[in-house]
Amino acid sequence: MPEGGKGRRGTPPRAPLSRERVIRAAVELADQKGSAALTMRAIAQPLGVEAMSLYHHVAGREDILDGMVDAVFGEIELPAHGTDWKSAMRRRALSARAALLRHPWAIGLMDSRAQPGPATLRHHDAVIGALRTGGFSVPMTARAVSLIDSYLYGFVLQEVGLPFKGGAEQAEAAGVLLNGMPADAYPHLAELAAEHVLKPGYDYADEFAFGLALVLDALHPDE
Amino acid sequence: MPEGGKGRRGTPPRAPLSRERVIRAAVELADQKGSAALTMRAIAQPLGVEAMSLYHHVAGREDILDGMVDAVFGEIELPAHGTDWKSAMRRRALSARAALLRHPWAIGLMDSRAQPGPATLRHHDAVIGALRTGGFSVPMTARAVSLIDSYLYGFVLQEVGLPFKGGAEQAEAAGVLLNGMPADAYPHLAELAAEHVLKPGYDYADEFAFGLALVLDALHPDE
DNA sequence: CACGTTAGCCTTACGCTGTAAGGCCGTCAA
DNA sequence: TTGACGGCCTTACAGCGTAAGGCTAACGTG
Repeated sequence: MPEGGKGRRGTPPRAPLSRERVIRAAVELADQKGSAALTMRAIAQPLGVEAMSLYHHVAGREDILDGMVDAVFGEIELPAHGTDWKSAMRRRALSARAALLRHPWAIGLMDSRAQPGPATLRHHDAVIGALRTGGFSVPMTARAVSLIDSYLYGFVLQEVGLPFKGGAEQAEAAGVLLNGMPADAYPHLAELAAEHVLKPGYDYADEFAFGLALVLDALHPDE
Repeated sequence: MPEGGKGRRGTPPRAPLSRERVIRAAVELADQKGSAALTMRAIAQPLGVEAMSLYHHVAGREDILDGMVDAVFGEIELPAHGTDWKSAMRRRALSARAALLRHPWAIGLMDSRAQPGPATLRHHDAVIGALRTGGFSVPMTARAVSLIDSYLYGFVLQEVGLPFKGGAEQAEAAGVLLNGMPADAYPHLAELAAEHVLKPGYDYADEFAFGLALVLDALHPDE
């Protein structure tokens, strides 16, 4: 019954596994089936391999999750040298949000991953470097990074938690939610929904640019 | 062997379960042992009950997690009527951060919980109400809530993800991390660590007030 | 009193999970 | 030819969430 074990008896060699290939397979699986589907057996199957074989290339499930988060950081565009710090930060934030939305499971993994990988470290180093080059002092850089990243991660955290994707689906979901409520139990929430969020053109994603611009305009180099 | 089933044969009646008691037990368990310890069997044990008995009061594990998140929202101080919107938002943000740090598992649950509970809805309604009363238009309120909450959740997300609690432990952990690195692979990160984060008086938690003040000062009523 | 109903808890069982331990095969070095 | 080794597989185990159904004690009603 190990029909997938064709590489063993008939000797048609199979591309050997590697930590990279395992993590890439896990990322693809999570993208398609969600992070709940990330079992060792499910990760192994598309690789044509049994679950236990993964342990020859990764330390365990936690190690795979670490690698997945690092892979997402690797997709984020690093702040470019030579441009002003504000444009660089904006581009980086937009790129980061795009990566986190491409892999919606990533933000949920971030709070449980303590050891940052090389792509993550390179990413943070580049962000810090862009601010330092832009004239920020060391303490002010720490504040700026904390502020920008907090906003970025928090926004995406809320965004992926929403039970809809935007547009009509959004209006429908919010409408259903409000209909199930006591008529005026949450009047301000109801007002906001009826007069703004449920209106045709509204998309929560647009709020990101507003907050980002506000944050970046409020930050300045020097002390 | 069902020694815990003493309420059945000897008839010393036992306080009956309820959704509230189940969720409270789950919160206490998560506070003490972490969210990974949240198994149905482990939640049931301190209640003197078997795992399956929980299903008479909650719909399943997911329902318990929903209730836990709502319970945390219930601990957050609502913005007071009568004070200016900025003070109200500051107090609310500080209270929310405190609640999320008292229950570090909560932020990690937020991205997977779609259906908000009553305490959560009441909370959001009060926040929106405070801003509306403070003179914010409906669209501006939506932006302000998004911005403040994004910063709040994002900051806490990073804070609980840190592998230390602040103070000496912080310096030690960061030092270990940097020592394991190629000497100058991440020069800006190293500079920030050496000259700022590793210095005695530094505590990442202090950055929260800076960002919060900056965000609140950059927001204004009206369009 | 006796009765049927019901609430509340328990038992058993199933298909999952991550992973420890060890086996087997094909290739390569000597 | 022999031995070692890398790479994958098999088996097994404890623990998971929960479906299905059973038991007991208490209650409403005659």
